Amino acid sequence: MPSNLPHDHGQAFEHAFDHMPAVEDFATVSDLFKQMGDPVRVRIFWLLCHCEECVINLSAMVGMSSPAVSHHLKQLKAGGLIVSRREGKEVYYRAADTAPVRLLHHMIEDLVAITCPNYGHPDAP
Amino acid sequence: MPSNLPHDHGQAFEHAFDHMPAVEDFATVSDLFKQMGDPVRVRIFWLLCHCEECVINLSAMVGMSSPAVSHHLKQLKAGGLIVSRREGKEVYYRAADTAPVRLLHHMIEDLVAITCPNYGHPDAP
DNA sequence: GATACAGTTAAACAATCGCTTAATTGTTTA
DNA sequence: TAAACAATTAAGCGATTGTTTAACTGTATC
Repeated sequence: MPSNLPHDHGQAFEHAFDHMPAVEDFATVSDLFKQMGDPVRVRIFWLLCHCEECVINLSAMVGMSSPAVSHHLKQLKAGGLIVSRREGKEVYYRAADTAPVRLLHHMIEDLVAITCPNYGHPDAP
Repeated sequence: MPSNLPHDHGQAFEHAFDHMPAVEDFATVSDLFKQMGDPVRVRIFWLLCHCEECVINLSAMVGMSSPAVSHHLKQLKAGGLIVSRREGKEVYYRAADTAPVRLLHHMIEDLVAITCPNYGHPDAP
């Protein structure tokens, strides 16, 4: 593979590409990341990793209309990140119990801790 | 916080929100995820985590025009995920040496391994 | 059954995104 | 200095995205 590149600077680079994922694999991964690429959606997802809630309460928590929240929930559900359960008039959502969900959740917590130095010390000067 | 929600189902949910990140923190995180939300950009990023390359070679690797690749590189650089270095006519890009970059890279590898069962066994039936 | 409440869907719209082509900047070599 | 090559930028475009308002299901209660 490296030989048919336009430029051949003597970069040792062949062995890295032995385990290069396929284009479709990257597409699958980027679809997951895309879900977390919206600031509202990542907040909803985080909330649903920590509790099970109905649409009205979620709307209040993120400060948005229920159609807007419902729209985000639909996407998260289509992506397999959350599940829902109807109880009476209300529909309760929560994070799905899957490996990608756990990974994304953990990733969010780590990224917050790394990129937001004031996290955990809100009263810093 | 939980008490002023529209609905109060007896969900024990207060303690989870003691360490809920701020809205701006989620925005920072979603900006990072957004970078990985494009299938081409995540491929370029992965490549630059494994080798240093010039724009022309990157273009050949992902099968796109150099303006298109340059556009993606600009975004990744603005987000602090990659750095560049000029050497003669060529500009070499590589992943930045930062905690978020390492985290994202590791995350990509993990997600590929989890969501793409054929990964590592390309010759499966 | 009628009403009220919870949630979803639809239509419309502005905003953003990613790519293409074309022009421009920067660097090297003839 | 001129020509060739690498890379970036700009303008234009089609497509996608996120939100709003309004209409529409679904469930429980009166």
